[in-house]
Amino acid sequence: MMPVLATRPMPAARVCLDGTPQASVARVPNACSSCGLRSMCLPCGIRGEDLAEVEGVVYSRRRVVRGDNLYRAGDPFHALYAVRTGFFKSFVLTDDGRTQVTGFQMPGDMIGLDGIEDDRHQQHVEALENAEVCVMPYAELERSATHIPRLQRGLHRMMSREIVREQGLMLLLGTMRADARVAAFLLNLSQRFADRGYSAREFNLRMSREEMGSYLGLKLETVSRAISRFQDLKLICAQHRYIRLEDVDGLRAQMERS
Amino acid sequence: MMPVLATRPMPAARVCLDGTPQASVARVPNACSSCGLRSMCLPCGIRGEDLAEVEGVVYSRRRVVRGDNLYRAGDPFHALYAVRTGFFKSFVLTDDGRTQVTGFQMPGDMIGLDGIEDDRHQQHVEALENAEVCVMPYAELERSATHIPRLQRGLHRMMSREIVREQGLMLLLGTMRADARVAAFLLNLSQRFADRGYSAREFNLRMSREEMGSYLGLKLETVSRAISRFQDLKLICAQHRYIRLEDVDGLRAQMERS
DNA sequence: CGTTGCGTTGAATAAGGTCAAATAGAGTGG
DNA sequence: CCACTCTATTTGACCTTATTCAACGCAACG
Repeated sequence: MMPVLATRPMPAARVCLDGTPQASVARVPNACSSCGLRSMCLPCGIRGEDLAEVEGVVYSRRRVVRGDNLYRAGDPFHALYAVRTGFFKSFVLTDDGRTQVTGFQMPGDMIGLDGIEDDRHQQHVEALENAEVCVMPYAELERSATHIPRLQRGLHRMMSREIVREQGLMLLLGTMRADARVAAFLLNLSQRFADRGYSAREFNLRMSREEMGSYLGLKLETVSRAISRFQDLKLICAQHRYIRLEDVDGLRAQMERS
Repeated sequence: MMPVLATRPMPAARVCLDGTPQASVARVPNACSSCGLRSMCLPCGIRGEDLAEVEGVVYSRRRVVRGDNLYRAGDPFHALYAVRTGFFKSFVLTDDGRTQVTGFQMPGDMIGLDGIEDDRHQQHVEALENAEVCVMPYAELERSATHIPRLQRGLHRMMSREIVREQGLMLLLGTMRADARVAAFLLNLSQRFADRGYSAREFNLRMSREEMGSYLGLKLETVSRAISRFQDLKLICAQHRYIRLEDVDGLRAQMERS
């Protein structure tokens, strides 16, 4: 079977922030069974022998340095990825250079579903901070899914969830005004942090105002103004990328206004 | 096994436009093998015994009268649907009544993928004209997919395609100006008609200006103005819902402007 | 032949984008 | 440790675009 990452030459080793040399791809056996993210990851609900088999499929990890791409549009599709640590953004580009961020992925999120249809990835995925993903070769996943019903179901659920998530974003992009979009974004991030055991009330954004704007269909200045307005209204306290939610109900009200 | 449509009482029979009484749900054996849409439908690439089995899964059809819902958000999810004839729109609603059309489905398109994640549908689907769908009970589909690799692959592709389609729409909603959105919409429709063997050059829209606008994140007046402008520029000829493309390259240019 | 729903068009308005300048940190090198 | 640079962010003034509100036209239908 073809190695998952053979298509893009990778440096043999990188130096991490702490100075430790790290292989970009590690064939460390993955212990899904002891992974804190399991409940929201693909192996969710899989136990015993089946889990052992899935651990065999998820046989490698990959580190991605901040600013590097996990993959680019046009790259051949071989694997799905589960975020272990770090933050990613996914985005699509037009010929004429416009960019639309389609999502921000955090630990527990799945990346790569855009590649199944055409055997090539259709979007770009870039690490917003040093990150690590579990690599799940699609061919093996597909094979295992034939005799692990929960795995098949899990895969389908993942894809369906992504479809529904995108519909929510379309609703936002199509019908909400600028302030409502930003409020919805902050509340959504807050919820996702909470789901992962982090504080729902305060967090650091991993993306720039421009990246937020691209995701929300707004210019960076508009995002900045919305945030300043929320601060004037005492709904949040924001200093650059640090955000503290002061009045969640107030934010909700902003989301639903007009 | 639970009947697919037991959850919503259906009238026993309806009178069709031609006066023939028609059961809403027909247990007519479906001949995927002789269906003209097979190449773009789920059974694509499946042959022989496997195709016979899939035909056994797709055991019923359902008619939907113009204006009726195929399903509503919150309905329990049991089946995927393949459009045989007619046009649908799918849409999501906010609590406060805003609506976002998320897609228009024509023959050969798949409907229902939004329901897998949560066992309930997340969006509404309404027939824009009298229509007929093939009903594919999901539980049986899932079971057959375990031993028909092409079926599993087909299902995954369908979902991935939907994810990518929605990303394209997000790009449109997030980055394009009004005229560009309308041009992109017309060109996309044209392409889809062509894929199905209809004229790429002239067609009748099945949706109102308001529905187009909802899909494109615009008000109906804005859509109408864009169409009038294209007509002034001799890019199209439009009379209400009849559209004839006069200058496809010109439309493409509109799509890419600014 | 009026009614009704849908589509078109015009004028005024509001929202967000554009351009430009000021400010604040983070990182760099002396 | 400090000055300097670079980049991200904020803010203001102005402009473009799409929305809103309103009127009118057209076609289908009872």
